[in-house]
Amino acid sequence: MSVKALKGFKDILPGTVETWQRIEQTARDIFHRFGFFEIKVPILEKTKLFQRSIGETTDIVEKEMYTFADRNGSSLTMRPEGTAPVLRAYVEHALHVKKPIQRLFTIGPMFRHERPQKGRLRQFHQISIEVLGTNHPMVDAEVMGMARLVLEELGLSVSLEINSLGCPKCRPEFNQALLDFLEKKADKLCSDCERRRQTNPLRVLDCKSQHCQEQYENAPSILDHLCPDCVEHFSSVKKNLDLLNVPYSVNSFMVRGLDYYTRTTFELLTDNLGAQSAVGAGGRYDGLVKQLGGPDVPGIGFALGVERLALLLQHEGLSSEEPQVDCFIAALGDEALARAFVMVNALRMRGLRAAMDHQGRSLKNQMKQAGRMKARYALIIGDDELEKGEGILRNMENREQQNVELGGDLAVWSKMIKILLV
RNA sequence: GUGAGCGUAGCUCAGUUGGUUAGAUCGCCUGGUUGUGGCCCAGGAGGCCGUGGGUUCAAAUCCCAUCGCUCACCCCA
Repeated sequence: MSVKALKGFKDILPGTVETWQRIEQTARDIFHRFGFFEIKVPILEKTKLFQRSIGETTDIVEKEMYTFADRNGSSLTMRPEGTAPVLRAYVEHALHVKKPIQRLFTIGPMFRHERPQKGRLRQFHQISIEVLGTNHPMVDAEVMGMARLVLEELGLSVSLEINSLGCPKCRPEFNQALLDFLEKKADKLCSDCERRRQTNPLRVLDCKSQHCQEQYENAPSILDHLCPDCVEHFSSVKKNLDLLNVPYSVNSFMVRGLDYYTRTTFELLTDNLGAQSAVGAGGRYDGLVKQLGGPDVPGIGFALGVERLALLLQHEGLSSEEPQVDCFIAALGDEALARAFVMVNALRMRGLRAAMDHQGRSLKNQMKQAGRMKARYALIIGDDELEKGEGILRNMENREQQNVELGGDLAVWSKMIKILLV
């Protein structure tokens, strides 16, 4: 049996890579417009970084991380998300000193040991952004609008759901109110919710069971328990979304799987991905930088799932795949082949995409290859052409042919070809 | 971790009351055109029918085990 890729680890093959490139290019372009700069951070970090940021009792840290001992015994973890490493770099290099407000984005693989399914892999890729140094509600709205714009420019439509999770002042009070409420319902809940009631009470509100949802109709809402500051912040976020004409709906049941979130949280949802509805999600994390040993500055960020975006584009028939060749040189005979060899090279050095055959195929088959590669032009050279010093340049689209000088100086010649092909 | 479905050519899939040499489409290669692609026609290559065991005169087909993939739960991008 030959060796195969690991479960949940996928090869991105030619034909699909083009879609990925379009996704990344679109995101980069938009982020630049919004004043973001790219940062690249390591895939491996000390395990402690994620324990501190994501939260010791979250599912991610408890059972999904690729954690192992380094050769010297220290515990390392392959990053399960992007925010912690970026913040670590921000703190380590004191980026807040260089510029009080940092707008950063990064693109790369993440690793979580989950059971793979549609839109979920063990190695998956995120495009993520962070804004550090401001808690201005305009930034929240700006960032959500930017996420939406990426999807829009890709040709995708999604819905935006937002919520506020409060802050360390108001959340404990809500937590208690929720616990009290759930206690009364204790015997009416499904086994999942009963378990969640113990481990992560917020999660029960997200339960998919119809029966449970009925129980939660009168559950306390986080939005009714926000402190005045958080109320003000949230309503300002909504107002600013309106100013930008960004459509959204409030979902007070929305929760996040990472402990560090505060105040604004949001998800970009689709119903075309099977069980995975979120193509992007994020929120505010005002205490996290300080928690990681940095200055006490607020932050907000989001991540887009590249695989999920690619699936959506494929689903919408928007995937792009178009390898092209500008000029295919079909040669017959050894002398012509050698000539073609240097001509192809000359064209490539002048910025054209050129190709030729190396299998010793017949002219017919070489033309077939050219057609298959979607070559725009084919240049035919054989003994006759060499003798006359003229090749036949065929427009593959309209079949028109013209004779072209094969010339002596290849630089001049390829420049001439380049002009002909435009 | 739990549950369900599926493993036959590079891809998508036919093929069971068990019965000769396992098929099709697309793709790939060659030819029809001594030197011109797409359409058409002809030919060809490519399979331990996931793996191991069992039942049988006979297994892609029935049984058991195992591995793999997929989807869903949980959780998440």
